[in-house]
Amino acid sequence: MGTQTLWSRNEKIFGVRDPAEYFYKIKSGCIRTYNVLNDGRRRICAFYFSGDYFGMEACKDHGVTAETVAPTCVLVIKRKVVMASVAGDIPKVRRLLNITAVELRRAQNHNLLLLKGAQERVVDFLLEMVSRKQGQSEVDLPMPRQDIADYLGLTIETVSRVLTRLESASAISLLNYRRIVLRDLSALN
Amino acid sequence: MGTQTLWSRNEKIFGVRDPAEYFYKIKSGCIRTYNVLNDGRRRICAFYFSGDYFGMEACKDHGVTAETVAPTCVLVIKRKVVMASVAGDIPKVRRLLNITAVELRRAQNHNLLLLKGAQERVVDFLLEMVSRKQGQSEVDLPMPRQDIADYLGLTIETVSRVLTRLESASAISLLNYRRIVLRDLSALN
DNA sequence: CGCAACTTTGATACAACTCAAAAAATGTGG
DNA sequence: CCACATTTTTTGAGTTGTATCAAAGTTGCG
Repeated sequence: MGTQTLWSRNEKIFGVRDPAEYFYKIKSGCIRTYNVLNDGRRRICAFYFSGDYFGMEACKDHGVTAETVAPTCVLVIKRKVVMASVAGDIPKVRRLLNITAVELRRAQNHNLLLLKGAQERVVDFLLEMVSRKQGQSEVDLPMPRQDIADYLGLTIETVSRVLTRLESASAISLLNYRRIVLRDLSALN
Repeated sequence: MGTQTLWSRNEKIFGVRDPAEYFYKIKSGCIRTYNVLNDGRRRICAFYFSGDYFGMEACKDHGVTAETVAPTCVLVIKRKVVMASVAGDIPKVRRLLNITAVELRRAQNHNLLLLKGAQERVVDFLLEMVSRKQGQSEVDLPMPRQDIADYLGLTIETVSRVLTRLESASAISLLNYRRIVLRDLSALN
C-alpha cells in the first residue's frame, strides 16, 4: 500500500500549513520536522528514522515542515485510502490511533527534556538516538550540530561544549563529528 | 454515550502507567495532567476545560497523571465502546484521529513556549487562557501560581515577578490572585 | 479572629547565551 | 593528489536572565 519516493539531502517533503493528504512512513534515511519562531529561531520538533511514521500532527493542514536530513526513502500513502482501509476493522483503527498516540508521547517526552540542564539534554539525546536506531553503544548521527541544538533548545556552542566535557570525563568518545561511542552510561545519567 | 462523574478539588482521575480503559471529556471544571521528574520537580503537561477531551496520550497505559484543579464534571466513556461505535464510520474515525492530532498540536505548541523568555511564556499563557475559555479580556484562572509555574517551566517567583512587571507596565490588571484583566494586548504581543 | 497556605518581594549565584576567533572538516579545481 | 576556499565545529571571554535562598506580605478558611 502506498508509493515509495526517494529524496536527497535537505529536501522539503511538506511545509507548514500545506493541506495534509498523505500519511508518511520512512523506509530508510532520516527526517526532521520543524517550526520557525517569529524571531527567526528554528525549533526541531522531532527526528524520524526507518520504520517511523510522520505527518500525524496534521489536522486539516500540517503543523510543521518536514525535510530530509540525509538521502531518504519515504512511503507515501493517501489518507483517504488509509481511512477506507481501516473502516470496519477495529484493530486497524486502534493501530492508527496508536501511531498518533506514540507521536503524542514523544512530544510530551521532548517537553520534559526542555526542562532539564544542558548536559542532561545532550545525554538524553544520545541515549534516545542509540535506542531509536537500536544500536548498542555506538551512534552515527546523521544530523549536524545545528540540528541537535535546535532540537534540544540549546546553542551549538553549548552542545559542543557539553560533548567535549563528556569526552574529557571519558563518558563518550568522539570518533569524528558524527560517530560517537557511549562508554560510561552510568556517568551519563 | 458514557457516564457523567463528579469530582471535587485535587482529586486524581488516573495515574501514570494506569491501564487506559476510557476516554474522557470535560463537561465543566478544569483538569491538569502532569509528570513528576526523577529530581522531584513536576511538569504540567496540559490544562483541560469544558468541551476538551483528555487521556488521548495513552497507548496501552497512561503517560501522565490527571487531576482536578477545581470541582469538575467528567464524561467517562469506555474505549471499547468508542471503538465499536466508530468502526465502519469513516467520518467518526477521522474525528477521533483529529482529537488526538489536536492534542499533539497542543503539545508541540507547548514545546515552542518553553524556548521563549519568561515574560513571553507568561503572556502566551494568559492569551491561551482567554482564548481557551472564549473570554474577551478578563480571565479567571482556576489554578494556583505553582501550577502556572510548572506548566511554563518557571519558578513561582519568576511568574509572580513577571505578572507584577506586566501590571506596572499597565499591560494587565490583577483584580485578585485569580482574576486578571488584559489591557494592552499589543504590548503583550 | 487566628492560623495555614499561598503569593510577592529582595539579594545573590550560576548556567547558558552572545560575540569573537581559532581550528578542524569538507568540498573544489588544478 | 594536493592546495585553497568554504562550511562546520570547537574554544574563549564576558554578559544576562532565571533559579535559589530567605523573608515579608496576603488571602481565605475554620
